[in-house]
Amino acid sequence: MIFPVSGRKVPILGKFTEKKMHRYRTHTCGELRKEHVDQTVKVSGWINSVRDHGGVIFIDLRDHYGLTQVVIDPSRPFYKGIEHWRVETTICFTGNVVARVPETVNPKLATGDIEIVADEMEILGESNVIPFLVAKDEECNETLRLQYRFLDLRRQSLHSNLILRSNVIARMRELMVANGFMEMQTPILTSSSPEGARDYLVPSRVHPGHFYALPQAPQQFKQLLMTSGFDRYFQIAPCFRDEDARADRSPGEFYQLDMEMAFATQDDVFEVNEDVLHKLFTEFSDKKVDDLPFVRVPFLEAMDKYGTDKPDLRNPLILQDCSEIFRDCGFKAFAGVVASGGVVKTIAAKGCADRSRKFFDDMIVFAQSVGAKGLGYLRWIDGEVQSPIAKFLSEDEIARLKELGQVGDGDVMFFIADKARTATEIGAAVRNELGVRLELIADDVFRFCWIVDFPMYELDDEGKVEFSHNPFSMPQGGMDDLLNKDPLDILAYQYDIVCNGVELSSGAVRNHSPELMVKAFEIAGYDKSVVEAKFPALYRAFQYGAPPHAGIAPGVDRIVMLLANEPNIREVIAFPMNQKAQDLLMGAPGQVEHKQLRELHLEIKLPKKVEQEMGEQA
RNA sequence: GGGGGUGUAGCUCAAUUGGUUAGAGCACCAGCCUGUCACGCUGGGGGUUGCGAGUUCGAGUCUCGUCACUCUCGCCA
Repeated sequence: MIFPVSGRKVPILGKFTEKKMHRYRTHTCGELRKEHVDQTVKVSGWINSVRDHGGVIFIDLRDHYGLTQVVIDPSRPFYKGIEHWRVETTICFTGNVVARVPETVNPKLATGDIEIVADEMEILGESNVIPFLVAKDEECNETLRLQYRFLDLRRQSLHSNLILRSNVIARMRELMVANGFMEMQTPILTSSSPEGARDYLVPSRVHPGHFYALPQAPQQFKQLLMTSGFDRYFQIAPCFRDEDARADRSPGEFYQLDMEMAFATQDDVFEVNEDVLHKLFTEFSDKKVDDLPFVRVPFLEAMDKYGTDKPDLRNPLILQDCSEIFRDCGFKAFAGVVASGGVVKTIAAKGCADRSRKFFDDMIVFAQSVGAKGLGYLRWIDGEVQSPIAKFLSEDEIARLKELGQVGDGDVMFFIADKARTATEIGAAVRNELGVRLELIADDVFRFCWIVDFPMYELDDEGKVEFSHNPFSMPQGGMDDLLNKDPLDILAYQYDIVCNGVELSSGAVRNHSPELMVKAFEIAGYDKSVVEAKFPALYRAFQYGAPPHAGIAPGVDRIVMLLANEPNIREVIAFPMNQKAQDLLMGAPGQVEHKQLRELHLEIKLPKKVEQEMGEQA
């Protein structure tokens, strides 16, 4: 579309240049300028707006490329030819391009120097009264938008988001090819993967009782391509996962810039991705992008300082541990937590001591809403420490806190006391909330970081050792670590790339050794037969000379979402599903004919509740 | 499955402490208007306040249930 969107560079539009007299158009609605004056032209598009002066009628005609004003004089035969000049009707005009007199030039339009005086008119497709305004990007009921997605997509905001998406993907391909990658396709109908999210299943007609699964990612295929000697693979890969929606997670399907590199180290993967991401974010946004190389933060440090493995580095606040200072203090609530093995985390926030009582009360309410028992704080005002808990603390304890937080007059320290894991989670949430409420988060920058050195294993709820990420990752110390280290201390060559607190992707150096694979699974409680049964292709392929390889798969939708400055991923997807994974336009998922079920050897057994409801309807 | 928010005209929203016939802008319909560009002016139609109960003399407003949308926890190798 023609309109610049603030905070984003104007997308580059494709060129349409048809100059011969054509059935529908000689020019687009974004194309005509002063140099076209006196030419006879034909344009087609949608009626964006109508200004009927009783005599002369002005119509703004809109297409993909822009807006052009068409003038209809009362003397024209078609002046009264149609009953309504209804917006969103598609229509074709033939006429002369004339220069507008200086007073009537419209500087807001690229075509504002000229207008077309219509000689002929043809209605191409009449529009009913539209359910919401297309010409105006105002908030609108989400259900309605999804039901009339074809109209929603005509609107400036969505339309330009999808142009941006197309341009970003085109550039991705260029950059990947320039980095020596080749694009390949992998199957959509494949086998169910044993771990990960829930699969979408497709029943087989030929093999009763057997199912295909849609790939959650082309993970195993790309590793197989590495063993097949393709050196650098990429794909704009559709991924299907049956998981519940979030603002940054569309249900059902999404796209990854999937890539894998043979004979590659972690640093090789970082180098390629830094090149691609830095160029994409620099070229498609006006925001400042971190210089290369991006910061690398070990997982444990990230958890320690930010309480999360996807920190928003725009937020300058950090968590600090101050358990020892409170261990023997007079504030029994905190001392008690430390005595029972918990921790006290603090966040030092500068310059907010003069905030209102309501600010601090609201922060406590927020902390409680994310599971905190409370939120302590100390305020330094006019050389005094003010706080409900100050009277329980000695001067020495307060001095040590002041030293830890590097705070002084006008500053505040917040405290969260809980079991380590809970305090970390709450700390992360409080850190974010403080960042927002204190307006510490710059909105004109993209801050990237790599999170590295993820643990290979973690304990599940029942205290059993399990893979903490994917089982294909290479343990950092190889067989030596697997044999000799406490599993929970083993690190993996596993990494995430994070931008402004959004996890763009996980990746890893893969475990390409059958022996290491068997041992790694053994530690997680699976014997060799499980590896053979669950990953037959990879396990077999790795017996025949597998190259060391590594990869990653940044989320395309999330990248575009960040570039488009959209808070919701639906705004960068042409036909998204709603939160309940329904396509309201196409009516998916839907019921199918009995014949289809019979062919697939399927019978439907509904949950009791659904069965009752359907009975009531019938 | 759990928690929060929202639900009033086709759309976006308003409606004081529970109190008259639920209003406005846009859209729609009719009329007027020859230089507007979100044209303007006059008039009109359009509402089971998501749905169902309850409290009350009286409910858009309070309570409970339910449905829808959304954010979120769980889930997401």
